[in-house]
Amino acid sequence: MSTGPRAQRRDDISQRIIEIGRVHLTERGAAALSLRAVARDLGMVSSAVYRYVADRDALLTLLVVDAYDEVGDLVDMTLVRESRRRWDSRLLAISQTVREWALAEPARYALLYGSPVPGYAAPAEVTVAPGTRIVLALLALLAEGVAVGDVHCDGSVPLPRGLGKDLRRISRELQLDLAEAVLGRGVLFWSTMFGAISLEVFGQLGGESFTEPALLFDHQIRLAITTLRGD
Amino acid sequence: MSTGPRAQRRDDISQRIIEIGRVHLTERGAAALSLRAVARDLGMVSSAVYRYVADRDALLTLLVVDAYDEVGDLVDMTLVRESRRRWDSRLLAISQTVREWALAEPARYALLYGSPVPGYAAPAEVTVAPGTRIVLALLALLAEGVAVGDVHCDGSVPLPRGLGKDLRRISRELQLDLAEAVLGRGVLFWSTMFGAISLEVFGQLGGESFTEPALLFDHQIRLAITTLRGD
DNA sequence: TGTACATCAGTGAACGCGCGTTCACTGATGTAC
DNA sequence: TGTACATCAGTGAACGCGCGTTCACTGATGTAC
Repeated sequence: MSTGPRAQRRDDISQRIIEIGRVHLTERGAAALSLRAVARDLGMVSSAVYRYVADRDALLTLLVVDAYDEVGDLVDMTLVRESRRRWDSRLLAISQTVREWALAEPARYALLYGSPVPGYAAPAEVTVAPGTRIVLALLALLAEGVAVGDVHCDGSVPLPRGLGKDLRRISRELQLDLAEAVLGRGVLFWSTMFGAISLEVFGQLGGESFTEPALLFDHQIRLAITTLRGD
Repeated sequence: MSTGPRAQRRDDISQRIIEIGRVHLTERGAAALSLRAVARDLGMVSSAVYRYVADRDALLTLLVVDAYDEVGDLVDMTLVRESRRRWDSRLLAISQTVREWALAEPARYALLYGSPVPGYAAPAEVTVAPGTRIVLALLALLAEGVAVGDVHCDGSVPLPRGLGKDLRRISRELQLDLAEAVLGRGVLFWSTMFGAISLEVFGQLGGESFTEPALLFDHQIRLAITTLRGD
């Protein structure tokens, strides 16, 4: 970690590469992301980028992590801002945060939660930690709901044995200490939240049907939170 | 609609183009779909394909419709097969059908419900009808649930005025005659179903966490159906 | 039934484009003594 | 403080690739009389 002027400049340019990559992602999508185009915008010859980035896939990985961290940070900021409110209000608030980010950055949302980029697989070592921030935040709020007695353990729908085992293991691995049924409903909430966002961002809602899509989203989240409580 | 040997051959080749397109979609994804590659597999020179298809976007549109119709047909077959069962069992059954198709054909699922293909917009005239078959099937089952008294009108979560208006209009346009609150829960179910499928197909579930993802999916759908009933 | 003409499918060459990646190189910046 | 050497950023040419689309053309198949 030297920090001389050379290292400084190196960091600057690495940063600019990510920023340019962001723009290209937004304008053309992940499949069209190209090192040559980035080099052009950088004002360098195409081969020069290889001093900063091993290859095209490495750039994609940088952008994946960058995007995960951007939403992750926004969610954390929302949690801080709303820290005095109850768990369910905060759950609605972070859902709105994710949705708003997704609508503002559809291509980057697509990179994270849409179709995988053909021929590219995000390396788990680098990608899992930033990629799980949101679920973990969500499950932490759920645990809080349990703690204050809003969320109940048993549900009307029984868990099949194999699923209960998985849920118990996951709860243990994440050190969450959530009852299986509750964690199951947490996953359901997660599906609903990203389903609602994806349908809207990816255009399945059909342009003019809903004049105020934010209202629809909030309503869905409220209903989902009701289900989350159990009974 | 002549049907001489020339027209026959023409139809055959058009069909083969779609089949080859399907394979390419599966192997490389929509962004990499190319007329030249299709021509190669067809055993023709690249310019020859233009006798059958106006341009690359037209081929994509054919494949979008083809995929929508394939799932749509599978869903219809499921509905016929399960026609003696209650609405909620049939709803679970068609959800499973969609999920299974999505897992078997991830790239085609992605074309329909994943990130939009950059630079391509599916023409509504051709695409809306096949694209709405599944939602319509789902809402028809929901209407049946209302008819038999399983689904109740008012929910615990009040509808904001603007949303209620939209839902009434949509209900009218689709000649569904569903109460706003019920239609709202129908949209929620839709979000959940596609959210659960997308998280699984697009790899967000994280490889080894769930040993039997089908159990997780069924559980989520069952919970979602409970919510759908309303109280 | 036979011939003349029109239609149509497929060819092959060409245009101009962008891509990822490698490699030997220059010249500036840093470092060690 | 000054010099010799090592490191490093960026160059430019090149490799080989694939793409969409146009256009004038040939030769086979169909149609009208």
